[in-house]
Amino acid sequence: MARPRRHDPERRERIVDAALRVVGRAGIGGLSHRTVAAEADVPLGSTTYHFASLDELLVAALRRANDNFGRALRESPELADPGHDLATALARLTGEWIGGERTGVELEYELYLAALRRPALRPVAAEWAEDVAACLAPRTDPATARAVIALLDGICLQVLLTDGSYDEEYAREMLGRILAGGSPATAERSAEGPVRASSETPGTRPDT
Amino acid sequence: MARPRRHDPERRERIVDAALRVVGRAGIGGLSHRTVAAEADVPLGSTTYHFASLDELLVAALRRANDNFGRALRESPELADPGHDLATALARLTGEWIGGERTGVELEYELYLAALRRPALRPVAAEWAEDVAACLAPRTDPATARAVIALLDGICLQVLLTDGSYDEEYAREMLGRILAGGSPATAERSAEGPVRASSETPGTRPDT
Amino acid sequence: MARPRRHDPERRERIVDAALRVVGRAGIGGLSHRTVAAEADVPLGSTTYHFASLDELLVAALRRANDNFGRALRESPELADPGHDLATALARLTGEWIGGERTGVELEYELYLAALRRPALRPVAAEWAEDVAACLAPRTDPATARAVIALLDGICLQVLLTDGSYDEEYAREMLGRILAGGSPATAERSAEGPVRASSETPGTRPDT
Amino acid sequence: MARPRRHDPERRERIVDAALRVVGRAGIGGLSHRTVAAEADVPLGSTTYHFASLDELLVAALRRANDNFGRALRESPELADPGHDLATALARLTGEWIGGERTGVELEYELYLAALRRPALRPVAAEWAEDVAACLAPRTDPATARAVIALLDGICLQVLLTDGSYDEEYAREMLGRILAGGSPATAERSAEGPVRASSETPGTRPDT
DNA sequence: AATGAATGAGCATTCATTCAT
DNA sequence: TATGAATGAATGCTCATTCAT
Repeated sequence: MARPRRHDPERRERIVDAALRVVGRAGIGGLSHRTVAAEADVPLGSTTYHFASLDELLVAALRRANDNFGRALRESPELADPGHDLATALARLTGEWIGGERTGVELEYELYLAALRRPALRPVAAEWAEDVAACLAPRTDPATARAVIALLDGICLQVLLTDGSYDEEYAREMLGRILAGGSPATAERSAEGPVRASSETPGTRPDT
Repeated sequence: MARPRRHDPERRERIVDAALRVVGRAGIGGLSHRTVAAEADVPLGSTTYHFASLDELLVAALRRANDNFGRALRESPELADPGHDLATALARLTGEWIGGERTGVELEYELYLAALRRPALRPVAAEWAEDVAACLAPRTDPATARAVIALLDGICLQVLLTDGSYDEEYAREMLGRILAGGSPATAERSAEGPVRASSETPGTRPDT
Repeated sequence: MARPRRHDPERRERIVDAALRVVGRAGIGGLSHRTVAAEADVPLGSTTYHFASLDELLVAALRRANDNFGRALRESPELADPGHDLATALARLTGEWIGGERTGVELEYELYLAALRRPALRPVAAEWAEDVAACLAPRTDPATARAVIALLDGICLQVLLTDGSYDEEYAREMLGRILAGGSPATAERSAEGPVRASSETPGTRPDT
Repeated sequence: MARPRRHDPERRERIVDAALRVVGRAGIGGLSHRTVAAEADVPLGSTTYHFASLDELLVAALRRANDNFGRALRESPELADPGHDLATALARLTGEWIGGERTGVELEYELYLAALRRPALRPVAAEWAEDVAACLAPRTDPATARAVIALLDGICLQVLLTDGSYDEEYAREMLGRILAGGSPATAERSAEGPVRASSETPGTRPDT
């Protein structure tokens, strides 16, 4: 009578959604079984039933949040098109993403960075990095792809951590330097021409 | 008689030290007036007296933690010596730092990344970035310096967040690509030669 | 397919076994439908189905645990043999039992002592006392047998409750004093001789 | 206005009293910060402030409960008077104590027995045993004193655990057997005369 | 200036139990 | 007959903060 009880098959998903909203609004520190239960309008016990620990809930949330930037990349036509300059496309996409509402960006980074202290999140963070790298795979070598991600992370964090603003042209230039040193995985002939002709260590090992 | 009360001028410092130990051990989430009071072996009231809020304490802690990597950079002879390759030196210094005990590295990054959600920490984070950039100033242009920092942050985070290992050669290569595109502030002629000399400082400082 | 469902006639027994392991590991306080279900690797609902209340499960567990010391007594050849000194045999058997792994001993005593607050367990506890008394019946009178049990309980508890160690010689001496005062049910003539033969069975069974 | 706040110096004692009432009424299982706070009519936080953990509260409660039987022994004139038979006096005192309201007796034993699983309580339990032994010290040797306590514990537990009734004469007889074997610490000449003339191991070592 | 005592809110988690199947 | 899902109550405990010295 009071609540639409029992048999709510999407309950789990709604809890994850609520968790994302809570983290977006109040940070990971604001995430608790109680806050998420209130946000999702489900009984407290329901959150602990579906996610035995907060870490488990965070893993699910991070996995869901991951998709956002990744999807943007995957769905970008210019990123896949060898006719477009990769650095330019990446710089623009990142600008669009980071220029959106700050909460969303903060949310994703906060979840991602939480892996620093929560080993449970690390596999998911690694997954994310691999996914993004996979988007870049058709256009450059793996090591360069990883460096591109690292640089983008670093640039975005500088913006977010120092209250700075995103400078698309600066990002384009620096991405270009990284990419120019890589070996194009497929024929990538654009205005730039073959620069730094792959002579020295094109694709180094990013990790063991 | 029981405690060496009153007039303990270094108490503030001891509290900050204790806070760093607490964060190093238990993360920012583990930092509370109580835990830090216990760690510093001072009365609970003393911590709230010297630091009205936890943010205030975090600012002091971040400021103290900042020094570590910065000092390593400042004191490195090869970094200042134009005769040494900058990318190599940076890659090696970073490797030494990150190869030390994980807690120390985690501690510094955790405090630094906390600025994402705590505006009070952002000026300190910005300060840190500027300090490191200043170390690089004699050897490259400001935009490149910032990109170097961004890349290093990104690389380190990839290691820390995905349980990966640091690959010095990979770091050297990618730092080299960024640096090669910059305009050497002083004569810096090494084996690389002037690559993509065109756009020296296309888009500079993205913040403040 | 997932689980070997339905028709598992030994399930009840397996749940009792699991309950004993749980109590041994975490104490009665650690016993819950959940913990025992996890330990027995059966569905949660299965435990509530077979044992409507935890008390019911405890009764079954206590009944099973009872057997251990009792069996040791029953199977001891020297206990039954009038040629062996009873006090010596009992002291040795007790030493062997208490000298085993502490968890097992704790487990039995914990279940036994739980009867203090759980009337449901009291008949089982009484049964146990009678069983042990029955082992002693051929060699002494009932009141003495009960006193022997009481003394043994008291001695064991002193060891367990005060982190002391079991002193077999002390136990033998005190058991000897109790037994010497009893009337030998069968001819049991040893060095002691008939001491204080006056009151054979002054005050007998204090219960049921 | 709502509550007579602040500055309640006997607060700690009142909480211990309340804890004893709670354990007496509902058993140790019924003891929680909440129940004791309600019983003592103090804020919940007050209980955790004064007793950081439940174990700490239990230690305080056991220490307080200890006094009861011990005091009865200490204050008994006949126990101290060599003219009275020790076994008779002990049996009578125990009868009085156990014949009182069952809750009180259960309470003390429950706290005492809790030491089985709570190491924190063991030193207090040991203390209690020593205190009682000290009461007996003037009239018998230490080992015998310990055995007397063990026997009394065992007898009482048999009564409590099996829903039996206390048989004073039976207790007197068995205590007498133990005591008769001991060496009177002081001249103790009563009706019994020197029985089992102290030939064999009068005072053995009860523990290390 | 400094601090011990105190407190209500909140935390993650476990639980016995109920219910629909 | 058995069981997974669900839930409200309760648990021990930590906390920032307040207040009276």
